[in-house]
Order: sequence, then structure tokens, then C-alpha cells
Amino acid sequence: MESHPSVPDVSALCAKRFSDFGIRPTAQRMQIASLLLAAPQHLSAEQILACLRATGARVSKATVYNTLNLFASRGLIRQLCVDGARAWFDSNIGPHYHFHDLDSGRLIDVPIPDVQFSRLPPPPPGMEMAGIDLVIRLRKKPAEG
Amino acid sequence: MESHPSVPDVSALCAKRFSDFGIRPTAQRMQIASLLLAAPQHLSAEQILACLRATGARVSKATVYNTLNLFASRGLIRQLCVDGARAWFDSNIGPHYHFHDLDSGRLIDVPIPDVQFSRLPPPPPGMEMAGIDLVIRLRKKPAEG
DNA sequence: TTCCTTGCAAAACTTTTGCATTAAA
DNA sequence: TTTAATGCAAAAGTTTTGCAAGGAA
Repeated sequence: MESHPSVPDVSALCAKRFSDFGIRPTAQRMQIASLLLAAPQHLSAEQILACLRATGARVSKATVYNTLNLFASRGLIRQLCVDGARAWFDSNIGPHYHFHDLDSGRLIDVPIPDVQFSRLPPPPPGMEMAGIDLVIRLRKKPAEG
Repeated sequence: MESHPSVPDVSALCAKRFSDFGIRPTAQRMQIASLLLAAPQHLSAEQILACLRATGARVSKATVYNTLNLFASRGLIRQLCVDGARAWFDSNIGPHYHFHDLDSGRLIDVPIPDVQFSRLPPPPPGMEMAGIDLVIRLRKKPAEG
């Protein structure tokens, strides 16, 4: 039995990820992962809670937070810090950077090949780079005159 | 009357900055600015409140937050978002990037010339770059074996 | 049974706000 | 005198936690 090409089997993907990352599958975890992994996207905890409740799912706020923290700590998703207001959870765990639209708050992925460094500072002695977070802030271009 | 070279007159600097940025000087604002502008550094609102109170200053938490927001909105300081826990205020308003020590939480400035981009993505149509935030995460280098 | 997960409510924490008081222009 | 800034307490918003109940192995 095959799924429609435009509706890939997210459940199967989630199940595989759970086993890959050593995460015990439960109904709530499947629902949260299915929502996030349906596409590369950036969602807040509150958005996830609202989406799930809108579809009739029975899930608590505490479970959403606990689950997102679990996913992030295992590497299933990535937690972003782009504004001080709240955390964003990124279902794209491959390396990439972000545009941040200051007007709308929207995040847009920037693929790795679009950014090249010709120079980076050496880490301080005894330390090593654990990652690079790059956020390019965007605003509306003013009308020409 | 000259100040000692290793103890520059921070008060005079603050007064000049206030007039440059159109900020009305008050006792609390001077105290907060003097603390921040004494050196290039990264402080949280809570740290600033604690420092001021430790020196006997009479200042409220609300005033610290209001003042930091005022300073940041006028460009006297810069607000950073490196971890989701709290905001950091940077007295270095010149362009630069940051190392973030994941073990200690400490921030270290990275001067502009230490980072060079040989490629950056074009902003989406109708938008322009408003700034680039780069955070290089650091961890302790594991012992060699 | 045993261990883990969930839900609820409460707590913790950072930041903002309303309002009376105080200080600055 | 007129306007703006401060302090306090309370509120708001996000995230975490304690604990009893429910579910999986």
C-alpha cells in the first residue's frame, strides 16, 4: 500500500526517526513529530499546541514542552534563538542558516552553499567550534525616490 | 583637571552619549550607562540591577528594564539574543560578532576583520539586509588520546 | 509490576505595565 | 508648572516542575 506522492507517509518517517534517536514512541510524541516533520518549518511550542488541539488531539502544554526539549536534546529537531520572545523549533536538522524578517517575524532557511566564509577566527585555546549560528535580519526595502 | 589614564572619565562619556542620542540624563540612567560603558562587555538586566544595588545605588527593576530598552532603541547599546534564557546587553555598538562558550555561557567579541564572507545570499525580493548576527558556539576541546 | 509518560496546576523566571510619587526642564 | 522618569506591585508571557493518574513493556 503506497501513500500519495504529495502526502508522504510522515508516520513512517517519525517511527524511523524515533528508533534512530532512541525515542520511545507515544501518541503525543507521534502527533508532535508528525506536525513538525511534515515539512521543513519553524514552529513555536504554542503554535504546536494550538495546531494539535485544533485537530482534536488530546495533549497538554507540559507534554509539548517536555517533548520538544526531548526531541531537541536527541537531535531530532533543532531549537533556535532568533528573538528574545520565545524559542523556535526547526524540523530541518541539516546544517543551514536563517533569514529573519523583522517585520513579520518569519524565518526562512538559507542553504549552506549560499554562505561561504573566506575567514573565520580560530577558537580560543583549549576550545573548539561546536557550531555556527548565522541570522540575516531583513526589513522591507524602502520605496525608491 | 584630568582623570587617570587607566580610569577614564566614564561620566563624561555617558553625558556625551546621552546628548548624542537625545537621552535625558537622570541619576539612574547615568548609573546604568556608567556601568555598561566602563568597558566593552555583556551584561544581563539582573546583573546590572545587582551591581548597582551592591554599590548602594537606589534603582528599581522596572527602571533597569525601561532604561535598557531605551538605550537599545536609541542605539546606545545593543541587545543580543544568544540563548533563550534572557537578553544580554552589549556596550560595544560597533559592528562585531560573538563567540558563545556553551560551558560557561560567556560571550566573547569577535572583531569584524576576523570574519570574511566570500558569499552571502541575496535578500528575497523587496527586502534588504538589516544586519547579520553571527554566533560561534564553543565547547571545551576534548583531551587528545 | 515496574518504569516511563502524561496532564494538570502551580511555580519559576524574565520582562512589561499601571499608577501614584518624585524629579527634571 | 508642566512634562517625563521612577518605584512598587501586579500582571503578562514563556517555560519548568511536582505529583497523581494513566499507559507501555
